[in-house]
Amino acid sequence: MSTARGARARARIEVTAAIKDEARRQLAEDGAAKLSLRAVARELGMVSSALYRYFPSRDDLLTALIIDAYDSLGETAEAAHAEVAGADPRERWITVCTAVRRWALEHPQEYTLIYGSPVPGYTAPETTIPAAARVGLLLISIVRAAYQDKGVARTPLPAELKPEARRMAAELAPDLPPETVTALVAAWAQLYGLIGFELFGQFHRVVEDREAFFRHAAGRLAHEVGLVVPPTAGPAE
Amino acid sequence: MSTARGARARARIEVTAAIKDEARRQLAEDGAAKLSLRAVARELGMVSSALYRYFPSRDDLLTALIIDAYDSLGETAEAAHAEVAGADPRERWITVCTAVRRWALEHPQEYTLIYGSPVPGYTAPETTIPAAARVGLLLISIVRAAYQDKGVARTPLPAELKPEARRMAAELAPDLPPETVTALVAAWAQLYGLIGFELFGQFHRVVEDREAFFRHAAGRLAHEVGLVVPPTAGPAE
DNA sequence: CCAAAAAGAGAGCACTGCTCTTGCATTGGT
DNA sequence: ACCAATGCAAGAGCAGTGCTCTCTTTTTGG
Repeated sequence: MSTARGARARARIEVTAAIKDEARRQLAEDGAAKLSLRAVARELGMVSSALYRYFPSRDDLLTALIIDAYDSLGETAEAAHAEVAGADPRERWITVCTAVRRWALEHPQEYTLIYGSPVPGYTAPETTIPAAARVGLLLISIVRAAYQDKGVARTPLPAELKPEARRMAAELAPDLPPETVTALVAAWAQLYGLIGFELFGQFHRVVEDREAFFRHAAGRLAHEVGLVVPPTAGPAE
Repeated sequence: MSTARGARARARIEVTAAIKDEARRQLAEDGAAKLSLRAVARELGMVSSALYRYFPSRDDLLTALIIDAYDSLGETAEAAHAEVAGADPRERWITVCTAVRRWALEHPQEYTLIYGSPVPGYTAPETTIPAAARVGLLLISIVRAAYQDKGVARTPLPAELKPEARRMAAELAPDLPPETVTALVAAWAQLYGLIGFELFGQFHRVVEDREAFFRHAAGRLAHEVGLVVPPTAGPAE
């Protein structure tokens, strides 16, 4: 009873899923800008106006795809993290960063949809916020574990930034030092700078071995948030 | 004679400029996606087909705007740098980064055009490359000056990245150490991560005092490329 | 069993990029 | 000074878009 009130309700779920699937297919192929409601409807053998019974507008369809993309990325990152749960924090940080990068390279259009430039006139509804936060929360949890275990290195903040740093810490992770939270937010943005530049072709003829480059850069970000390299490995930094 | 072969040639230059101006206006207002050739033509009092005499396609118009945007950004960055020519490298680095950020905030749509997600199906022609490189070259020149003066701090590279680092150095700045060039490329991408996150609303309800946050982050990037804080200022890092 | 709600179909509006043809104005060579 | 060649603007037209409205059919729940 609670799962489906009848054939009609079930059909609605199926059609909604079919629309999203076809839309995702077209998105992956031609990008968000060329995603066409009419084309989706055509491919599904329905008339375009019928599609509006399921998604009131093109933007609503895009919003649904955005949430799914955030979830897919979050799930991928969390799965990658679970596989190295025993490793040291620095290794786990790099693993998650690498998983995000790989997901981005495998789903360029979906990545563009969520971390690329927003479609003008379109503002993501509040609904997307929890899904969007997943990777960020995962990165925070890694640093938190390191902090509670052996502590993290801290970079002193300039006086002018201290109030803001305290504010951010209170909002995002009250149990972590403001220096750490500040570095975390910066590293979070910088991570997406690295991925975006690679994905959007800015590294064309600049970086060739992008895998190695990224691993190193992610390691530097780990260093920046205070995750020290484990004492058993290599020379001190 | 060389400036204009006649009234017709002059008129062509003027109309071309008028089209670009109006297009830039519409771009700033509604974003690249909604830039419409027909709307531009309408606003200029000409019929849409006439506009195709000046720009063979919408993409060509966008390309022209992209080159102009790169030039505008490059000029802004260079002007800001010229004003602090006497300062220490770290200060000059931060100044240029801040100038790029300010330009981005003042020209969000133009920034999106050049550093946002690319329009699918559109590949920037080779023509844009020199204009695109200006800010990068400026950042390199700052680090080069510091290197030739008092030297820069170097972060050791993992063995797997050394060949690629040497390659990048040979390509971008043969006179600089591979460690420095690698850090420079990463910092370059990360800078645009910071700006993009702020511009595209990812810092919404996360970072409030964005000016102070950015200044600090840019300082950390300077540190990362090896620009040390001058000995006269503050406690050691 | 039957009114109400949901869903599909089709026509239509206003818009887009782009092409093609037609007529007019300017140009440069003879 | 003329005249063919070129440049340019205008208009019609094509195929596509998001979206709305109306009409008909199907399913639902009281």
